[in-house]
Amino acid sequence: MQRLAAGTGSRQERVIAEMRRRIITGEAASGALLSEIVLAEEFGVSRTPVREALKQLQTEGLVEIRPRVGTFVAAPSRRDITELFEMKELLEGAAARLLAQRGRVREVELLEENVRQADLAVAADDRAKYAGYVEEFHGLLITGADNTKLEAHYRMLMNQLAYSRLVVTSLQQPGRALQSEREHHVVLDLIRSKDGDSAEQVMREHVRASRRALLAGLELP
Amino acid sequence: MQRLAAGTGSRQERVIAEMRRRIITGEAASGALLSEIVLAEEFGVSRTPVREALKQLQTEGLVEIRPRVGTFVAAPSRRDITELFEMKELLEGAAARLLAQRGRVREVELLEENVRQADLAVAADDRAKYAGYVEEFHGLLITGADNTKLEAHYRMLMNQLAYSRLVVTSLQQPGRALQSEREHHVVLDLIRSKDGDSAEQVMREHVRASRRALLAGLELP
DNA sequence: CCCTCCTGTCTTGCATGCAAGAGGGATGCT
DNA sequence: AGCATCCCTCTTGCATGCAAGACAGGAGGG
Repeated sequence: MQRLAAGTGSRQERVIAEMRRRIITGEAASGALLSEIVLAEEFGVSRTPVREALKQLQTEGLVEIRPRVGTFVAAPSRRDITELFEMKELLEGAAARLLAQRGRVREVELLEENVRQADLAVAADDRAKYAGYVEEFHGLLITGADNTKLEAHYRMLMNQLAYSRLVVTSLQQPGRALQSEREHHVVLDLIRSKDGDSAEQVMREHVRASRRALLAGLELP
Repeated sequence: MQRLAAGTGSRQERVIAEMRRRIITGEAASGALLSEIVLAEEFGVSRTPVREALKQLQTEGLVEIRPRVGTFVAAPSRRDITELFEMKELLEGAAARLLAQRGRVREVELLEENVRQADLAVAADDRAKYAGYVEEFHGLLITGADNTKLEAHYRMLMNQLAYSRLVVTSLQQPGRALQSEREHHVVLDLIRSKDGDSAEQVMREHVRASRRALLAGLELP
């Protein structure tokens, strides 16, 4: 069998990456059946690497394998979502604290540049662009905590939330973008002044606020 | 092929559970090679379920699979250990806060019983017994946070630390048991008085103290 | 003596075939 | 009509065979 396109690593890694992407973006609908054999044919590989890929996605919480029945895209319950936001608050708060403790590192400079650009996007009322900066802001915070375990587990949890898709929704709330950006400024200022305690506290409040904005935007539609 | 002993679930689940146990207890030495074929023969199954089990243990951070080379028991680096303790501090602190917010639930009663019994063990200078109560205390705290994601990720991280084995070591430090138990009392009191902020703060200090006691006990031997 | 290359053997990666459980739909009975 | 039951098909779970990369050790040349 020919080696197609040669996405970087092994066959199963390609399958993992692509399926993860599909689930996170919502291209694979929540609750949908993922048949090993269908995916195998689609990727041009045998069932084995597909199987192992799905198994890994299960431990990442993205799919649910019901033995002898089928593998399905995970459908987070209301409770799951609450828990995930609790974890988000917790981990991002801790990241803010850790970054503040590290002092003036590269990520702080990148955050400064981020809020500068984000300010412009808000002023121009360009929500799509601002959503991108929001994601970058949170990502930089996590990376800046300089703790690989924290980062790995954070990304795993946010994948379960399909968070990237949600950001846009929460910014639909009138005035949320402006408020959000103000909160980013406060957090960054506290980090720069090395006040880890306050940075953590404010970051937590920021996450709670963004969660409220999101849920408000999700209620009716 | 006969069905041996019939550990509850599928073959691979049995392999996962047993290998996880071996790694955590140290029965499988850090860095040791885990050959699929050897394990397969040992468990009386084919390579397939063994393979899938090892793959899952990899995503749990317990083994490292080097492609085309072999699968090895993970050997945490010094940095890994630092990161794991950071996560421990973070997650247990958050658990204390969440439990305090929940008010008077079953886990609080169990914690009260735990410190009562643990006090006796300390008074009798029975360190092995006290170590058991320490594990239970931390476990109850996590369970009491009532957040399944937090619990799952916490257990994953503590498995990487092989924490159960470490508790005993940290209690070797003279006076550590007494001090530790005092700290447990303070945390529990703060939880009972629903002071989440302080409970989190004190719990974090407790984790840091236990980490120091542990590292002090590990330096020389 | 030392360095290089080659080969044999170990490892995992993948393909494939078969078995067994779960579920749905058709069928026959009441 | 309504309901229980049987069977057929779909799914995954597991076993096995082959291929290919990695690494050690020995042979040969400098």
